[in-house]
Amino acid sequence: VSLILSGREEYVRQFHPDTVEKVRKSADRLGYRTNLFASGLPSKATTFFAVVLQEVGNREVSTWHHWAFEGDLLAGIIQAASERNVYPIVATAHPQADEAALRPLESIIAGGVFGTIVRTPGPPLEKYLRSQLKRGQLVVVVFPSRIESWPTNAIDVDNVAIGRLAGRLLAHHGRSRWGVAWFGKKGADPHLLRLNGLLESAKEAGASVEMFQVPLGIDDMGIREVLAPKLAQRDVDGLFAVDSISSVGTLYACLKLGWEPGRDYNLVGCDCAFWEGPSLPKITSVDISWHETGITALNQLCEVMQQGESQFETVLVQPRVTPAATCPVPAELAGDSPPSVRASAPAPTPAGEREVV
Amino acid sequence: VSLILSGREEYVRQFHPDTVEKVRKSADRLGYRTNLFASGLPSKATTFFAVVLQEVGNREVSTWHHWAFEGDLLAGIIQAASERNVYPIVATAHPQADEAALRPLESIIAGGVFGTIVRTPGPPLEKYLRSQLKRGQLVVVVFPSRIESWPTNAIDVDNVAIGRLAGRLLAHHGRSRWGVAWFGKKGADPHLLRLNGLLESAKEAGASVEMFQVPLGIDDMGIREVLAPKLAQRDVDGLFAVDSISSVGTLYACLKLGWEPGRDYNLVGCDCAFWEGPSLPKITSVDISWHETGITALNQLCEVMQQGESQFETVLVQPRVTPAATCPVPAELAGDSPPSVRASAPAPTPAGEREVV
DNA sequence: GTGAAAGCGCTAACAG
DNA sequence: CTGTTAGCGCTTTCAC
Repeated sequence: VSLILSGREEYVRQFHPDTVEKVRKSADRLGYRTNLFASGLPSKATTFFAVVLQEVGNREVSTWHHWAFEGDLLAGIIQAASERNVYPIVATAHPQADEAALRPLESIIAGGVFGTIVRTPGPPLEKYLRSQLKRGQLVVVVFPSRIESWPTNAIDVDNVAIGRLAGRLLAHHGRSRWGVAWFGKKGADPHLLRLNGLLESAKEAGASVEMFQVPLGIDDMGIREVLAPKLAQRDVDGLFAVDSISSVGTLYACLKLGWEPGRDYNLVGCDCAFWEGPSLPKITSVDISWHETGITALNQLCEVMQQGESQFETVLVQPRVTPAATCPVPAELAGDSPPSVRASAPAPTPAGEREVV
Repeated sequence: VSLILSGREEYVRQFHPDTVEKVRKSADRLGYRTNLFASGLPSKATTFFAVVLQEVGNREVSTWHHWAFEGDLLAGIIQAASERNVYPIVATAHPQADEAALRPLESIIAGGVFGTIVRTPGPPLEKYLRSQLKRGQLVVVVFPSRIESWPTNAIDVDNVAIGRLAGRLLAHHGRSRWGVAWFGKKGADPHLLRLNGLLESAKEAGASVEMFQVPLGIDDMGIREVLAPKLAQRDVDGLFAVDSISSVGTLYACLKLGWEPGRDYNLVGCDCAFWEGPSLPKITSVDISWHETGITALNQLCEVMQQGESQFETVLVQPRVTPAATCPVPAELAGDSPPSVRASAPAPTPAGEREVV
């Protein structure tokens, strides 16, 4: 019965068709389903993996936005997982969770799953993950807080490519005097990488780049107030912003000055593809695709597992551009590129994938 | 070893303290963790349950909003689950998924979990769930599309209470001529229930209720255009809206007329606690707490499981009011909604999209 | 073609 | 106090 219901041709072939028929009939007459937990035991586990998402306080506005992204990541993971017949056990961890609070997590990470996908672990969890890695446990870190410390086993966005792409968009519109709202040297690492990307394509395009200092921790309206007077005095025609808040703030500043997008300037922002204000132009945005990141993480996890490894070279996911009013996007730079243009492409799927039962 | 590591006092007591010590020491020296999948086998499964979330197309704005809610529900489930030491296996199902597409889902629902939480199943999935229920499988339906058909085993929001609460808020401000943007008889069922709740408290407060017809499927700006002229002709001082779009649309209409909230009118909306427009007043909103719904669903699941039952009477979760500018909320009405309502406005987070990775 | 049996890692009951 | 053992539901190998 086991062999027949496994569905694998090599086995089923060995039985008399009548027997096969009979077994299958009664199986679904009885509503039989194989117990996934038991089935993983004999052969080593390959069915369940763990996903650790980031937990944030409840009942705040930020919670709400938070899940919009986190959920998109999870959706990507789930989608890819369903294609491979593996199932996620989902948990959350607070970034500041201490060792004690991590105990339940450890139960599941080391409790029989074939691997774990973790989104931006805090330091204690990161430490635990490394110890597991050393034990040969399979771990994939998504968006580690310090990418330098994860040369292997991580998935991150290609921040340099974000800035580079933004620059190319501005260049395409003939903009040559670029400006960036900048949080100063204390700006987070990814911001710096994005800026570097922009500088790269500025050089390529022969454009100048001017940085407009704005205070850290300010909101979009605040940025407007700080930025508008600075912009008014300078002669810039292309604008870039390294994150969603400064993207919106920069747009507000331009609106305040009465500048018209497309005519007076072009603006490319980051991570604000879904932002919209009533009767305001939408912002052309270069974004991380959390969904695609999820897919990549899961695929990486499964492939490494199938090869019996527990390490893989860190993968950078390419950004996507969402065209909008502030900077029209030519077809050749449009967001369809990602799958083909990857920094370090994951190995093409090996032939003997995995029999889908 | 098994007995000692189980940690149960009744067992551990029986061993010599030295032995206990020795066993524990070597266990964590070896980094031993019990295999959760194997441990569930002997005694019947009580560790893993399934969660089926609603799947929507990728890469749309709606996806983004979608996960904000879906994720909040999941977060509630996970939070409650971690307190009970049970773990969710998360899957998604498209509302229109047909029988074939449901096959993988069935593997997990009937594959050894102790129960399943499903959010708004489509008809084919609903049919399958009923068959499982009949088999004694534990199923909890969250937000069923037709609550009448789930007298047992469902968790839903108390829509009547939403309208009632909104009415009391208007009454508290001495408003007596109420108006509602109404999508007509074709308005979805929950809308009708909310309206009934409002009518209930209108009777209580001796207020009149006028319905302003707006076309179905219109957006917030559209509602403004339709509603403003109607409002201009009528003498209403209290406004209610049954969903987020009409809440925002109603606010826009009032703004267009130059009405000032608190002086000329009060507005209570629904499901728009997190909405904000630049320099616009925020809307006092009566909301479903998805997070709390998640907690309730999980608790219900576990309690029914522990009692060895597979049925329970459908639970209605009480709404929460989020106070804002359009209708200040008195303490006694804030406390009205169970269990512990935060009568404080949600933090004015700097439109914080997400923390920088 | 088909039946039997040895585990997978664990729990829980049962002898001592 | 400690050791042994019979399963849990399944996979997979090995006889016949």
